[in-house]
Amino acid sequence: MRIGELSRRTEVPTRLLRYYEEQHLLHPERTGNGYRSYPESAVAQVRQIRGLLESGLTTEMIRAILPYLCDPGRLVPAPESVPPETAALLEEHIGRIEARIDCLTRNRDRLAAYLAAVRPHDARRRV
Amino acid sequence: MRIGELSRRTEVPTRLLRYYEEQHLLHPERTGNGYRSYPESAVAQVRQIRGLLESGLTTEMIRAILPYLCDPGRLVPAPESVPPETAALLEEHIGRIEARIDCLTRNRDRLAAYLAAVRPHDARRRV
DNA sequence: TGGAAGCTTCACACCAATGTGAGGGTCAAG
DNA sequence: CTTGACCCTCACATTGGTGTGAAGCTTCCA
Repeated sequence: MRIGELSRRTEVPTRLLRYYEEQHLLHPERTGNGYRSYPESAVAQVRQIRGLLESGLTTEMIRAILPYLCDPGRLVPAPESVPPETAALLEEHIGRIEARIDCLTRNRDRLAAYLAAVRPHDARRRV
Repeated sequence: MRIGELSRRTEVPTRLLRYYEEQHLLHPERTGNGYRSYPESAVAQVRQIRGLLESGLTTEMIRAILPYLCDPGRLVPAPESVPPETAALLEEHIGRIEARIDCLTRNRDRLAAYLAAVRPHDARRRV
């Protein structure tokens, strides 16, 4: 599929699809006329990338781990081929993500508690 | 305390402490000579800010919710003085935080699952 | 055959969060 | 009185992820 369709299906602007390619996160082929040609799997791939970016990984880190997460479920490179440093990196990042989750959860709870204190009537009044 | 000490205790460069002030996240007083003067509580405050920033909130959002997180336990703005629009806004922010928690959780699960698949031997082998 | 839609590259611009450094004031200790 | 550590403001630079637009080619369809 070409870049426009991929963009529509993933809701990611073409600009970013090209940027991800520049960052070596995507590797579309080229047709005779120079157009990018993406396989079907690119849709999932792009969603994966977006999710990771939104959870705070940099393109650099994503580049490091992406080859090992290609399609969810299937382990594309044999597990034993994953260099231990990459696994360590991954573990570290999981730790960071968990710290963030904790931080956000803590603060969400506080805000929720505050909100509940401010309007304890909502349950009954339901305006 | 002055900015240098706060910086040392929080490990946040002075540049950023000034930046946070510019963003209205911190409100140090000034001594006669123009130096910033922070209360003891600023240490916790700065840590709070860092945590939220690292979790992906913008200074703008932090500015919005920070007043309601000041010291946990005490309700800083009196509940009865909170106009309903503010409460609604707060609720929106809570929603955004939750969306972010979900995003992070999803990705953590994916990464963790992958990591587990890659090295299921760690428990036994413990190299 | 011509025009619209889609593709290409290139390049400048933006934003938030930071780094860095110049130029200068304050203050305590030697 | 000077030195060194600390503070001030101002301002330009950088980084990563994006937005946007120009200039030009390709493909498709009327």
